[in-house]
Amino acid sequence: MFSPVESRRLYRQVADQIRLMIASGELAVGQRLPAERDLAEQLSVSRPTVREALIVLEVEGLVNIRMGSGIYVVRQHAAAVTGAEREPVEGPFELLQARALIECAIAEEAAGRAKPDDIALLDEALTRMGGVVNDAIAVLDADRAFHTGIAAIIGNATLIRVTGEMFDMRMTPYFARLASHFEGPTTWRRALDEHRAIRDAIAAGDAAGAKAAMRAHLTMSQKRFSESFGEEFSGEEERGRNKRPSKGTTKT
Amino acid sequence: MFSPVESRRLYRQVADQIRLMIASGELAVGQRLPAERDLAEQLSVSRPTVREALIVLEVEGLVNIRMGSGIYVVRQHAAAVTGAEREPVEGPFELLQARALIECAIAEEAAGRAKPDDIALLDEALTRMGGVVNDAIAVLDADRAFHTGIAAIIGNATLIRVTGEMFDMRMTPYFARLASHFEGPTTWRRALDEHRAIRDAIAAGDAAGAKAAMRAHLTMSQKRFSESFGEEFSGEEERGRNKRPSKGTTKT
DNA sequence: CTGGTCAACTGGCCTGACCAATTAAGGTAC
DNA sequence: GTACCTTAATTGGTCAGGCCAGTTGACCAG
Repeated sequence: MFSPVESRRLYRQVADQIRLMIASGELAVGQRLPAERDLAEQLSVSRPTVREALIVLEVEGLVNIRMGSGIYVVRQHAAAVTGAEREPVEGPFELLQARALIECAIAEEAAGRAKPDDIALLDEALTRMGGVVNDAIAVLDADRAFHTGIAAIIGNATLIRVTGEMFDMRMTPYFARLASHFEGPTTWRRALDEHRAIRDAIAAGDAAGAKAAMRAHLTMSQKRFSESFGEEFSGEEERGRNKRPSKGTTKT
Repeated sequence: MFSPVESRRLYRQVADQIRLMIASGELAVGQRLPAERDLAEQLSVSRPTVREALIVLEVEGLVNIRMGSGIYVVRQHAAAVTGAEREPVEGPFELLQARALIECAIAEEAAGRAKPDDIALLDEALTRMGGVVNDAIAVLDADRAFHTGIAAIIGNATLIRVTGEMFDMRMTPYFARLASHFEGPTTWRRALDEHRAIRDAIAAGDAAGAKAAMRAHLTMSQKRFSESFGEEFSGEEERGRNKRPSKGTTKT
């Protein structure tokens, strides 16, 4: 609560600055950036630092680095404020609401297309999940496999990716710490039952039923979430700052 | 077709290798990686290369770098195969199919919630779009604003972000080159008409109509896309490799 | 047992250098 | 004059070695 201190690493500051110049249009899309050596001089930092900043921007998809040629602006929308940078992200409830909307539509569509092989894949995830409700990490993995498995029925890689990405957002430090309070064998078993209902509706080709079951599942998930520690949200301010990660605390 | 050669940049190969070790569980979540100097020695590369690879993984959110302490595995799912790395990504048709599914659901939901202010925002995007159909960049921006604007009606930041991200995927070099073949004032005007239909349905609170209009829009978009150069897909093999970008070709 | 000091790591950053890919200018053969 | 080849300048990719600053845990004084 005292001093933010923060002292961001230099290459991140450089990345931020260049990103800003791109966003403001000062560096137009398609334009070539100054050479690394020039950038280093203009910014008064060393070339390795500039390189590291540019790699950040490249991973974010903002620039395209071409050996021997130069560095080009690809697009200006930050779009994917990716990875670690996405810490100040939407809250858990917002995420669950979004998942409800999207995954319901996916479940609805999947119900009309599911083939025996697809159902077998879902079943595999379900049995696996049932066997590891006591393993916090493994059960999450099975949970994820089930949700992406439904998207896989449609056979669209983008849908699989988006579903997985939204699921993984619960892995952020902030979310993870909250989750540890209410996730346990009991709640996982309840979630598993809801999964089974979804699976059955899809297997039966019942689109409306699958949609409803998915909605019920995510609504219940949200409810479990809020009931267990709704009060924590009032005193929450320092979000994902998990200092002193208290390593040995697995399960108590 | 000859030699893959590939010659991927070294730091990417290193990043891939470490990512693999994380995905396979060889490096468990929470575990500390060897020091940069040790990694460099084990991998027979220099420390700057290792650093660049680690920065990639940090931006992707897989590891957490803590100064003076070490590098820790945060999660194992690649999740966001972000930015430039997503080049070998889903194809345009797959993307449009995913957008249809998701944005239809969003439009449907938005129709039931839209307030006058929201409609005004959409109208702003529409008029702006109408005024810049000749500016390839500006019109894209207005297009984007319309689609994210619909998501904004629901008031869920995650939905806005996901919608924007999927839209931005057309900015990848591969997609952009294809798009330049068929995007023009004429097609943009048609897209604008379809936008208006969506806007009207939402403004009228017609959920089913909004869903249908959105589906029609994205289906037409897909059709425009395939008709203009469907044949290109047969001879397409080298995807986003855009050699010789033919800089001056804007509009012809 | 508490508190402070100190030394050993570890990441952050820098200098300077060389290699490889790209690109364009210039030269040569036709 | 044109087409092709050669060549040199430019630019990113990688390396080596070094110093600084933050972190951590062991050790020691109180």
